[in-house]
Amino acid sequence: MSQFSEETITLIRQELKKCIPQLSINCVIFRFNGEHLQVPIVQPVQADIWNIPGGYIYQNEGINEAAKRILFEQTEINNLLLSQFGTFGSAQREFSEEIKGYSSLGFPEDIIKHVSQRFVTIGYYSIVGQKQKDLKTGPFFKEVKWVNVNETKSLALDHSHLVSEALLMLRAELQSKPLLASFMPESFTIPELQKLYEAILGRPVDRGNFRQRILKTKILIKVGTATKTGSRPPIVYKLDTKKYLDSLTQDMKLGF
Amino acid sequence: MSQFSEETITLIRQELKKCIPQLSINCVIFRFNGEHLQVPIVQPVQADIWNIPGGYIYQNEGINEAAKRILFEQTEINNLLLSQFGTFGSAQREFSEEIKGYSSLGFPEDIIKHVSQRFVTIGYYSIVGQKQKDLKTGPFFKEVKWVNVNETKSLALDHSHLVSEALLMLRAELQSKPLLASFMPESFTIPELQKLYEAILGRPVDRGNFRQRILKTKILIKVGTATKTGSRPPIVYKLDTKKYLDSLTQDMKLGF
DNA sequence: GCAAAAGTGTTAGTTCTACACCCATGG
DNA sequence: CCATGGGTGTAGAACTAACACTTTTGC
Repeated sequence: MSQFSEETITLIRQELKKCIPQLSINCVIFRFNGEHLQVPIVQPVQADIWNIPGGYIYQNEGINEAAKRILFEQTEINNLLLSQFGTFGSAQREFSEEIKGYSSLGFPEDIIKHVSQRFVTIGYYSIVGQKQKDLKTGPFFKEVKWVNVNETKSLALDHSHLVSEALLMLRAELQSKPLLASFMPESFTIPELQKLYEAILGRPVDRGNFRQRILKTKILIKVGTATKTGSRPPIVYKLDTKKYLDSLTQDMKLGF
Repeated sequence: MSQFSEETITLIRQELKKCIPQLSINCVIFRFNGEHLQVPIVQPVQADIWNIPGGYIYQNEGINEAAKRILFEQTEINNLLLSQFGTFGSAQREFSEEIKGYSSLGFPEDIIKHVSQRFVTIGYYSIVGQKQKDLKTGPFFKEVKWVNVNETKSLALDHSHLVSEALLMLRAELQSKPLLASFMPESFTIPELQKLYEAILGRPVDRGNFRQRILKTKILIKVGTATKTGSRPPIVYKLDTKKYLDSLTQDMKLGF
């Protein structure tokens, strides 16, 4: 009662052979939907579990390139900048429970054995803009979707731990880089931006002070004013891309 | 004309088999000799090259434990705290030049092929006190020695790059933790400590301000006064271990 | 005109920076 | 008593945190 054809099995074998064994990559991608901080998770065809997108590294491929490829294959997110937040590999880090049903799906022993080995994984993280709405996953996955970061407790393996570690890194970055704006849509208001900061930091920040600090960086350009707000309409800004890129190279402390 | 007995060869084969393939660990350990920042490097028996201490991970061993074991095996440094500074694995990251002479030393093809594969390495770093003077290396190494960090240009592979990356991480740590004192001997003076900071940061710092900031942390206890100095004798301090450990958990900004 | 949310300003407290000044020692 | 390096104090600038005041909209 195999769900997978002989060709598929052969394809999987070939893929696995092209990769470095026992080493994987996982990508934690943050996005702010205006309300919550979210990450994409994927569901493999073989099991009813949810994972952070991740995969293996080809022999002829650098790890940074592998991270980009894997992310794109599984989510169609085409990302510019992925940074490492750590590498994880305790002795017991392996799929065991999660993988039980595989043989009933028609996977031969050798493949099951391969993927249930102990794995070390390299964690990458990044942030994407709000417009990144449509995720589309690749073969070998049933589904991909965004979930709020505080709803990632039940992911497989140590993946929820990966999310928290990535979030810590993101917070640390906020202190020295105005990464912020990469998250936001083309144009946005300062109160919107503030919500993003509060989502990442997990605490409220003072309105007046926030505004002053952001404007001091001079990376925002006024482009207009919002309408139909029910209260005073906020000023709409866009990013001064040039100044923004400059500000990324030199580190400033903007301690929030 | 083999330099290595059949037993040694067998031993090596067994060791390699017990390890995760194509994945290694390197440890960059900093030490301040009162003048310069230094790191230990080792010379393998097989080749006239110098490496950052490094090795492979056993199948039944977590990566953090592996890092500690490898460091101890190759330098006899018994370290408490090793932190990751990054994982490196470009597609071309492999010994090729460096390994040419191996077959003439009696290594069989399979071993040469194994170690000249493309490797991904996890970088760990730490700092040790000045009293850590005696290094002793393990089997498979000719020698181990301390060298100044700015004399690591000619290490094998990308190891000099690993040193610079580790140093960047160390600098970043200085900003939020008073790591400093782990470096120093049992007792020391503030001007001595300042030299350490300047060595790590690579630039001079203001004397008066440095002193004030260090003392504000309250992690130093006065234990006496130096003698025979040719000028005003500095005050000698030791570390308040309890307060020091406390200060490591909470982050403070002491921005230098 | 009132509530609501955005924009702006102010003030007190703290920290940073760059010094200046004094002090203890050996020669 | 002087050169040297260590210890201490301080004024101005910069930054921080908290909060108050003003403005603009929809109802």
